Amino acid sequence: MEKPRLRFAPSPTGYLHIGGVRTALFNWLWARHTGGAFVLRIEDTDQERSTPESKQVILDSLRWLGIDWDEGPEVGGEHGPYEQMQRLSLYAEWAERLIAEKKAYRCYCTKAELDAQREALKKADPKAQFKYPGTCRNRTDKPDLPSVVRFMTDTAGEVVYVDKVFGEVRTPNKELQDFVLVRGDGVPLYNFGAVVDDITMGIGIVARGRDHMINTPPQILIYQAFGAKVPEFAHLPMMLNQAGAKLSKRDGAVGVFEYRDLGYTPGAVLNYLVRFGWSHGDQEVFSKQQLVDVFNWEACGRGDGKFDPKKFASIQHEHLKSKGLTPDDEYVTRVLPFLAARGLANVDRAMVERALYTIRERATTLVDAAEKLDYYFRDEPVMDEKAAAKFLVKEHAENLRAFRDVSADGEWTEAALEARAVAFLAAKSLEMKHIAQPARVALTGRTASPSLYQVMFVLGRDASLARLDRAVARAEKAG
RNA sequence: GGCCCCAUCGUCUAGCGGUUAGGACACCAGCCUCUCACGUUGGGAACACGGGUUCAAUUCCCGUUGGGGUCGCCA
Repeated sequence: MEKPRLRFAPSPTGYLHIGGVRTALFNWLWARHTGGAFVLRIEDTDQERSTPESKQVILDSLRWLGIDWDEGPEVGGEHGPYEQMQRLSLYAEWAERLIAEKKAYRCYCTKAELDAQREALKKADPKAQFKYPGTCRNRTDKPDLPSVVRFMTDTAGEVVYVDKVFGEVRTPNKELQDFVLVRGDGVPLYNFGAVVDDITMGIGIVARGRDHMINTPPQILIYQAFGAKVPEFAHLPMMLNQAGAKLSKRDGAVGVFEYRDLGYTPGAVLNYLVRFGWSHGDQEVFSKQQLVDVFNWEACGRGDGKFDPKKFASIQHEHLKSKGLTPDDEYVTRVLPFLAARGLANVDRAMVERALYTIRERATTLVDAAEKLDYYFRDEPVMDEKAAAKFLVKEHAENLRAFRDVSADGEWTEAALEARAVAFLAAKSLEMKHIAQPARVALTGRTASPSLYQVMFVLGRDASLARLDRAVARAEKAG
């Protein structure tokens, strides 16, 4: 079987939306699964909205996610250029071919005229559908006026294709019209540019959001007009917000980098997004490599899905919990910037790595992780005064001092610390709960933390004893 | 409104004619426990409705309802 070539073709009109990531991901997964190629193409023909900054954000977002492209901007390839505004002459040439073969024609109707016709029809019959009436279809003159190129759509027949996700889709040609291929200024419209590029770039499978389904029939007509092989199409169900509408900025974070800044990791983002419209039995958690291994179109569903931040967070939690999904080294690298954001720059990498196992099961995001790592990296923990007022008080001072002394008296390992504490408690007929919270507040400045022995071990003897000493002093002074 | 698509717990989903309709998130209760988590046990929670087809429909067909998409010289 021929290795399939797939593509992701975003328009650089803003940040990379997570819906776009899902589309990119499915294409990328299939390319990697099959050993095919993944092409990135920038569709910048909307000159009003496209910006170089957006293009850069999209490239950076994909790189952050680990979705790499075999051909495209900044990596090149034999089918380039990969930005549509650099391919204008190609579109002009291909459009002329269609005109010469009477499969397309120049239309001199102005936008104003068309708008007026649309308005008039709407007034006469609000329910009617405006379609270009074919005014310029048979014009033979060539006035020196601005013109667009329109496709000459045969009103007979129907377009049929078998979607890899939705199955057979049929559209009668009479539902279509003489749509515009190329603007007056020579810049192609989406349907034309995409098809010409997909043909010349050898794209064999086009996977995109279901909102593009409406474009497929006219695109197939263009393929046929060129005598080109029609690719396979796979439309993906929509990702909606919790209200069931299209996901937008109003629904909270939708840009990839917003999630990066929220402390999400690429693997978790991809894991959450892949479950929109795709499943693998009961499995919820996947590594990127597993996804590449098991992804297929057959397991794609058709129903739209609603974005669930809670589930997303839980997937992120799973990824941070598992060393297999987020190895220590990667975890440290990723959490460092978040520690820096808390004023903890230049912390010891090895120390972070040592502390990791104490928070693995507790941290949901990297922001969360940095927060939970905080007290390991300060001379004195940031004290929760409410907690201090409750636990660092006279009534606990004696036990706290005793706990400090017994801890100090021997080997500084988790097991040894625990053994001495247990023996001490037994001798005093005390229970751990009598000293745990004061000690916790002393060591961490807060009422919730990993096991005291773990904290003390990671902190080390000197820092731990210093904190306990200070707490004892404070407790004795307090009421 | 025309055209297109969709329809299993609140959410993501498994199911591909015969199941006590499964899992995950979220929620509730218990256990574990030095706190927080983790883990674990259990619980509530779904086949939109109506017709067919069939010995048998969540599953196949049709309709209804509901939802979504799209109707540009945007992509």
